[in-house]
Amino acid sequence: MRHSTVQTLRPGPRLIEQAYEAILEAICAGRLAAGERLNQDALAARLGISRQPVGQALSVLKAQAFVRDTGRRGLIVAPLEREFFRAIYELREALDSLAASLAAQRCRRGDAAEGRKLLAEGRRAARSGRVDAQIEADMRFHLWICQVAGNPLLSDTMRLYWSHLRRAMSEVLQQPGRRHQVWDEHEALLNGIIKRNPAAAAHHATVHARAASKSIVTLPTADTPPRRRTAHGGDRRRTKRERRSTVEALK
Amino acid sequence: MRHSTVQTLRPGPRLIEQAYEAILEAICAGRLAAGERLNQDALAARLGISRQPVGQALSVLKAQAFVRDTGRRGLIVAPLEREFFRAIYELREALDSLAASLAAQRCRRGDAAEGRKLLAEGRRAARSGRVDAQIEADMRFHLWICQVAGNPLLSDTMRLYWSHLRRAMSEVLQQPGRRHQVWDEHEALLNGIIKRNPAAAAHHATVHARAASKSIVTLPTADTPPRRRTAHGGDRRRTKRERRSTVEALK
DNA sequence: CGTCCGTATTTCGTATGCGGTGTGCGCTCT
DNA sequence: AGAGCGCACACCGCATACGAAATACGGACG
Repeated sequence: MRHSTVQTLRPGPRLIEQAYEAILEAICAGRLAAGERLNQDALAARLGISRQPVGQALSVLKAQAFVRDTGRRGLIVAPLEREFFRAIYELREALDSLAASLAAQRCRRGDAAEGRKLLAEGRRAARSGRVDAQIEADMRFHLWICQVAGNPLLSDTMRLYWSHLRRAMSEVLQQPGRRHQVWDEHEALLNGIIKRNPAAAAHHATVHARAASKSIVTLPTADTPPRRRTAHGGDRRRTKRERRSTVEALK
Repeated sequence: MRHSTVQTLRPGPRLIEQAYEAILEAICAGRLAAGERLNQDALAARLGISRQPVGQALSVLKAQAFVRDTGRRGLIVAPLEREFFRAIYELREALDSLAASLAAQRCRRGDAAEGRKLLAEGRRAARSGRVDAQIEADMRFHLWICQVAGNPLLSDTMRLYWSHLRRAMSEVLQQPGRRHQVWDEHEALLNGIIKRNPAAAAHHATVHARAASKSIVTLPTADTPPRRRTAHGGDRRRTKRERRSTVEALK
């Protein structure tokens, strides 16, 4: 039997992974609001599965700081804290710069075409004005750089960071001027990569990251209200109605 | 009742976290060998708990690339792959440089004292010749920099990377020359931080990371043998005896 | 009427049970 | 005797069950 006759099929997506993706997506898209309580039973019911895989997915999300522990009361969606995003941007500046530099060194012919395509798509998204399309394009452009950079760990790390950033960005009513400026910066960066000029690429990446940082970190909305987690029950319990709506956030 | 009369006590360490720590420690220390199969039942039995918390801990470890999925056959300890460590060092160079730069900007008086203490301890460890003490000191020195840098995300990220590095390092029979050179480099880096010279600190960090990279990535032992994962059962099943020893690795 | 306490409810963490899937071994047929 | 097949075991993912802990509510007492 020839080897290539049939391709080996991967063991199906487990419930844990599906639950992970579903919950993460809901958090990033803002359908699960920051600070909102996550009820395992409710989530499980909504997903049509038992608590077990949900709990495992939440364990992972906790380790990745998307959800946070609140004593024994379970988990909440991690609040949007300015300090945290500042930290992300600090790292992003270094990592994007690294990614750009590496990508410039390792860029192949086919990569350049893909990059130009992503740039064009980004321009289109910017013109469309649809915020989520812009974020999507932005993210794909940057992850493409990581991919070209050829460092899987870098890709994974940045993917996580972008998931965090999405949460804050969806609140950004992109300033109309900045909107297109982003893609001008991207273009400069892309050119540096395609021309295989690591220093230039890294420089543009740094500039871009710093500019992006400003437009988010200075936002007044970037901090969720303190949400007292007092010793003796500050939060009032959610009603049935509210819990229902929580759960519907999973699309 | 005054607030400060008694401090609020944190909910005890859950079994999940204990299991996570125990397994991670065993992997990093090499007591669980690369490529070794992880049997949930055996691990649970060894830890004196049920499979449930073990499974959750493994989920997290999988997300952090310490263990790896092998189809439906369960999990194995992630192999030591040269490519992976190259990737880590590529990131580490950027992140250590960032950390050094930030630390130089934010270093306080008390921090300097702590840094010097860690340096002294490192020198002592180098003289002692004990490999694990050296790794420990090395790690603590670098994590101290991250802490001074004041970016929690950076600290967390580096802590993870160091856990990975420990695995490879314990195989490094530190070249006697390099042993003390490491701490010369650390000293230069520390001086840059204490003198609040970000550029110098970053430079020394980069140099140091690059040197450290060489001493690991060039190691012949840095790659575990391919370990065929063929379609039709390459690995033979473990015997009772072997499983027993696996489990004993948890100290 | 406010406050304190006891009790009910919620919800998580952990344990156990069940079914499916893959693996290995032994038997049989050629 | 070698190869193929089937059966039994091992192991994991998921579901369910159980106990503990903490909150919230309602009643009693000051």
